[in-house]
Amino acid sequence: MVFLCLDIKVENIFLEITCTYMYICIVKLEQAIQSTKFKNEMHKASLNILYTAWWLKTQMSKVLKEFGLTHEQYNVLRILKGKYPEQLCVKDISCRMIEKSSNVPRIIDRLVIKKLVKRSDSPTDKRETVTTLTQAGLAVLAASTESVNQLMDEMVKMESKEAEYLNLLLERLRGTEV
Amino acid sequence: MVFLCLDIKVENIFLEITCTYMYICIVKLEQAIQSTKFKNEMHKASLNILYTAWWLKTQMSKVLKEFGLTHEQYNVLRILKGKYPEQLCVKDISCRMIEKSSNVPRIIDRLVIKKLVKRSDSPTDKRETVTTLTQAGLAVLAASTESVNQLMDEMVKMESKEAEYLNLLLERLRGTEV
DNA sequence: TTTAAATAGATGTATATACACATAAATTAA
DNA sequence: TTAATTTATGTGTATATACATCTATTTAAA
Repeated sequence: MVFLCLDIKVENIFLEITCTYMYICIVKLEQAIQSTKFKNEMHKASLNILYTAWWLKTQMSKVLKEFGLTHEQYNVLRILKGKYPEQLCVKDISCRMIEKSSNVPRIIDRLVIKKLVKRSDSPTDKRETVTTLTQAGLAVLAASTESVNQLMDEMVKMESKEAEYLNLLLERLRGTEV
Repeated sequence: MVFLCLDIKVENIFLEITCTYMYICIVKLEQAIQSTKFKNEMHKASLNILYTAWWLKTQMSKVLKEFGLTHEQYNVLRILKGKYPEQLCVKDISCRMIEKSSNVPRIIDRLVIKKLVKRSDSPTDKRETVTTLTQAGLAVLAASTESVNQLMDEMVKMESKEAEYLNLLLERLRGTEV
């Protein structure tokens, strides 16, 4: 496990960030939302997370648009790929969505129209409909994923250990989540 | 400035997080989106940011709903408060929104109907409309902000220095933003 | 000055979010 | 077994996102 050495590595990574870089970075959220007054660091961090999420989505959507996909449609395709060739019911997809309140039946509707997924009645439970990727869906997903990954590599310059610590802090922030 | 001592403090904060806590935290995103396979830590961090942003919005929206406000309407009210009693045009509000693609004219429409803001033609530029908070708007904003702040204090258990480092990492992630 | 270009913002459309509610089927309880 | 409850999903509505387009103004250029 990484527990014992991670603190040291995080510290090292931190030390690699120069003062100049930190200063440039620190003003960035302020520029983005034209605000300098934050109640405290936690309040600022909340706004920073919301803004960064919007920024990530926007960047990704630009790439996905070339494939005629929305961010949410892409998410559904990814989830189906994760279990392919298994057929998933709406509930199984919903609980894996990043945004839990997504209206999955309607997202599937649009993917069916584009012939990227196939939907049929469940053989085991007549209330359910089950969905799976088509060959076209697999192809579009593969191509779009390659573009998205390429974008991520170009866009996000971050050390693996920094990302690891970022993950840790986000989990900590949601620490009281039920 | 904090540059020289921050590394030490971050390390200290890190060391306070026990192994048990880290383990519990590390599995949380995996539970939330029922996925354990991530391309790398950066990819996981992206999903973690998107999920955390959704989680934050959802929690806040629950509180705001008691005041008949959506998250975006609240954002506009906050922006107007930041310059009150100055009147802001649509563009001035748009550029301060967390989500830049928000359709501000229509959000203002809904706030006007609720009599929380007042909109009038700009005296200097006939293309512009300017908006400012009403007394009702100020009151609703004050009450809802108190509830939101209370929620944040209850919900997010995070040291100020941790939040500071989280902010730093988010800025770093967006480092290549134009 | 007259025209061309740029700007502010209103409006239209497809998709998504958030949530309430309806319906059919499965499960549980009596 | 029958009735009550729960579950899966579809559907409806208000709001928001993302983006295109239109109009009235303003600014800049010829």
